[in-house]
Amino acid sequence: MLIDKDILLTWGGLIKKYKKGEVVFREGDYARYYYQIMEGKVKMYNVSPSGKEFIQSEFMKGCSFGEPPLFIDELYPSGAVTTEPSVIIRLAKDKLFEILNDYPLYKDELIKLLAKRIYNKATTARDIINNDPEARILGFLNHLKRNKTDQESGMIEVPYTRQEIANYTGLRVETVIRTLSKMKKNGVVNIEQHKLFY
Amino acid sequence: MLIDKDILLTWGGLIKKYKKGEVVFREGDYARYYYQIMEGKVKMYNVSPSGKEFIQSEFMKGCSFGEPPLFIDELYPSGAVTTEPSVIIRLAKDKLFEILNDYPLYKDELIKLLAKRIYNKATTARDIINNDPEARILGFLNHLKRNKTDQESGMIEVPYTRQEIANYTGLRVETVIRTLSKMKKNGVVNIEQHKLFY
DNA sequence: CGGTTCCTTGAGGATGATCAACGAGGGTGG
DNA sequence: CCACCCTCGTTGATCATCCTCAAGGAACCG
Repeated sequence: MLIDKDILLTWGGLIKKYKKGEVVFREGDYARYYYQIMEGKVKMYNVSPSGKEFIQSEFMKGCSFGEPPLFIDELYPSGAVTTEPSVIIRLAKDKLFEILNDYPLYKDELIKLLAKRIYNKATTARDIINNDPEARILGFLNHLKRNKTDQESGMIEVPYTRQEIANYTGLRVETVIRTLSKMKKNGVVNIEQHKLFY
Repeated sequence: MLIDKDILLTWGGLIKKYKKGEVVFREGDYARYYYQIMEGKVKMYNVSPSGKEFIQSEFMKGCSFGEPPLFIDELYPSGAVTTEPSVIIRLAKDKLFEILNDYPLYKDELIKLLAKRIYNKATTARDIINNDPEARILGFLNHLKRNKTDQESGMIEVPYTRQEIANYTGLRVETVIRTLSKMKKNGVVNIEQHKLFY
């Protein structure tokens, strides 16, 4: 959780419910608001001219998203939609700046948050440039495990569809499927009844 | 320029000269220092197992670089080398935090800087996922033009070798060359005596 | 059950990577 | 001033592989 809910509400934050798959903002929109997820899940993504989707990142309960353009007066480089029924609190940009100035500790939080985002984007870019599909998928899977709160020793079930993995890695579904079964053969992942374990 | 030189020196900043091509830090190093360029140019990059280089970003005179891992206690996801003879001032991580607390205005600067980095990484990721080489190269060229201080109306000469463009876009030199000559045929770039204009 | 979403497989084609060779330019030292 | 070298640019032929298109099967849910 980045900013306290009550503070957001005091400064005029607005709570809104979203169905699954609703648009929060679109690529190219001007950035007016700060968004923080109270419940649900949001993905930021791009669609290429040829219709291929690329998922930039995904945000869960308690996370804020779409802040960078607020600070540099830019248009959103990606769109955002809910991937689950969600409750999101939204606050005007200027009010956010007031909160940051009144509670400077939040600035430290924000710096850490942005630093982590850059770090993640750098590593995923590194993994993707590698044209090798297996390396891309491994990059995605390792990223998942790193962000698991419960550091289970063994394998975890990967809660993503093949299509989603494709959209994260910039590959096609069929390539993901074929690469995964090769990886299973080599013992790096496990697949049981279509469920993927890593 | 992010932090004033005299402040950095007062807090124990150390000035060091680098030849062209010297390593500042390596991928996987633990992040101990804040770096700011007084003179010269630095690139951050990764090398894939197959030996292909990918340039994550490039930093000029007056810029700091490699900060994110400082704030989240992570190893460097990329290495940094000078691409010109350079003078770089370096400051221990803890001292940087002290400066940020003593001069909170720098925190605002830092937030903007990190926001801009995320924005750039998001747009380049978007451009690269598009497997189309022309789209990738256009993404790179547009990025260049956006960051030009002098907004010349006409074409600018692109100050990068074909190999560098390849390393920025994740393509191979030959592909860059062939794609560029196709783009010249279509009038989107110009090439004169091997010099590239956009 | 019936529908929807997801997974899987095969065949074929497109295209970027690879490998090899050569050309062009610029700088340096004799 | 020339010869050499080194970096950069260029081209062609071939290959590997991911994408594309098409079809069908499996799981899940109301």
